[in-house]
Amino acid sequence: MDDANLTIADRIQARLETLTRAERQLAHAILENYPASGLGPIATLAKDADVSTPTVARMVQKLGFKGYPEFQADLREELKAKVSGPIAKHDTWAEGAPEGHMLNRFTEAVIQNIRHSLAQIDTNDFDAACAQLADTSSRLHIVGGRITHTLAEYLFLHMQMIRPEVIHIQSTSNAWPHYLLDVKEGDTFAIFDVRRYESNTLKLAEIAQARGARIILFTDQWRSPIHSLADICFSSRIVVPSAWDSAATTLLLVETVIAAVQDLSWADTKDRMQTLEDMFDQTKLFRKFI
Amino acid sequence: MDDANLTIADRIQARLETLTRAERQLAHAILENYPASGLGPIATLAKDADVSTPTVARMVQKLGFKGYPEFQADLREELKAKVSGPIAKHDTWAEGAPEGHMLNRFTEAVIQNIRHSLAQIDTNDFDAACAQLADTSSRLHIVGGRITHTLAEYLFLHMQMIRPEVIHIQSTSNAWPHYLLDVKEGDTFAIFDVRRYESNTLKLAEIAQARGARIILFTDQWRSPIHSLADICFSSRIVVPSAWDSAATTLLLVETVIAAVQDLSWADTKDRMQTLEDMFDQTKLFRKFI
DNA sequence: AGAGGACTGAAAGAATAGTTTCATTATTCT
DNA sequence: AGAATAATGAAACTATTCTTTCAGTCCTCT
Repeated sequence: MDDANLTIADRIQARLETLTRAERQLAHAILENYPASGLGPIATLAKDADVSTPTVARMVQKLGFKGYPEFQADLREELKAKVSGPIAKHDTWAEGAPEGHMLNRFTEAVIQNIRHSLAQIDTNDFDAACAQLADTSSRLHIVGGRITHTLAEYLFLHMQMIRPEVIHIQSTSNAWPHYLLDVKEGDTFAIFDVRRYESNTLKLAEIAQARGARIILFTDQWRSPIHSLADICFSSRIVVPSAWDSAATTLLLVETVIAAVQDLSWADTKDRMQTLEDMFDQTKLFRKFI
Repeated sequence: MDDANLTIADRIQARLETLTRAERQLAHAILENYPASGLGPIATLAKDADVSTPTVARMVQKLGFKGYPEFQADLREELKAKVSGPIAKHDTWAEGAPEGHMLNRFTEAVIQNIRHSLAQIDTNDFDAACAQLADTSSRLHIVGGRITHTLAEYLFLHMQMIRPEVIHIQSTSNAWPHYLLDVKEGDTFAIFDVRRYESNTLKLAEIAQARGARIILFTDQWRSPIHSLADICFSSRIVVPSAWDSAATTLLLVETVIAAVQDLSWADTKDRMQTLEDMFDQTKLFRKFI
């Protein structure tokens, strides 16, 4: 075999393009738990990948093996070689890249940020915030700033699918005071404000609170001045080896909130989701297939 | 099984004394190339250890397994767990919350997504993509879809600070063909397309490519059909315990790209950044301190 | 030294795994 | 739109792998 020094994973990656749908599914299943999944019986692997056993048999032949057993034998050889080599060192994330590569440094920093941020979250606060966001008896306003408006919009897009009465306010636009005209006692504001705290957003928060709104704040480890106005405050670490801050941890938090709120409101939103799906079908916005 | 959290190696070690001659031989053979040798057929292992197959069959039963296949299954599980790494291990992220709480389940899923996605990135691709994004001799167009346009915009906002000639195209708007009028040979397109791949975005990519643009694609593990048009393709795992997919891993990737491009272009962008700062000062957009 | 008991492996039998065929379904090309 | 082609999985078939039996061997103890 001429490509003897390539790992099977490499060979699969290289051919990924030329594979068919079922084969690609299979390839992903193999790489997902590499190499463990390839070392089990053919039927198990097929089931994991949700393809038939012949598909597996055919693909390993495509990869240049005489049959599945030979494929496994190669996999075991690889494993043998790997274990005797420098093991344990899993502190690099992108395995091909050197330790000092941006990919590894950045990812490491984000993981640390997640660690620290999550460790400090009060579960009761989290649950309370989700309950409040799920409460359809009051309206929900979502506010972001210059950079954070992308996060705000992400939350908005999802909350809009989950519940009615969701309003996205762009604090970056001069028109934001218009939106505050109709704020009622008990309305909820989800506000994003991180470093380079914006005067506009603070003003907006002050007015909203004065009008009786309850504020859920997403901010950074140093906390936006808005935190003194907020009912509930989530702070994420955002420092990474970059000229800018990272929104990854905050996004993680936002996505978790979305998932939790969705769980809370499932009974009410099932129909809502179905209606949305129907509309998508009618607009042919998406390709029919995964 | 009560010794469920002991590795098989541990269990063999513990019993080493009580084993018979042939079994000890076998034990050493297993531990010699652990776990690879135990994952092959029983006959191979027997031959390696220079014992008979019944000896192997008997010993695995002594170790508490119903048969050799069950022993192998356990070995594979162990391998799986090992590969997913020490950080992943039984760690709860939000310490106050129970293990089954959404905060922990979600975070765990995202960390796994990051791990798997990063492991598959080709560093050369990454570096090449960054170089291309930093190349100011051609224009940069950034395109997102229904949900991903938040990611696209995030990239846009930062690239706009780093370099000139950055254009944000909303594929969700009907006006996108207007933007393609001026595309020139060699322009770069950064396109986001994840599950529920959008027909609009695909069309846009096809036209862009036909006009000579080079495409950098950010997609999910199943890859948007655009990947066949793309020069470079980054795929992230996006599955989380939620009704929706996670953008966190993709955002991490985008932020890393931003950091790397910033590093590449620092000489050119220093002035640009200063100008931006001055403008911020003049607009009094931000509160003065940190 | 010799009997009892445990250990071991050859070989047959049972079970499981892997391969191939073929009809069905999806996709591509005209 | 329809024909041609490719992809896919059910099922039958084949091969391999695992288990068990049983007879021979090695050790231990009297």
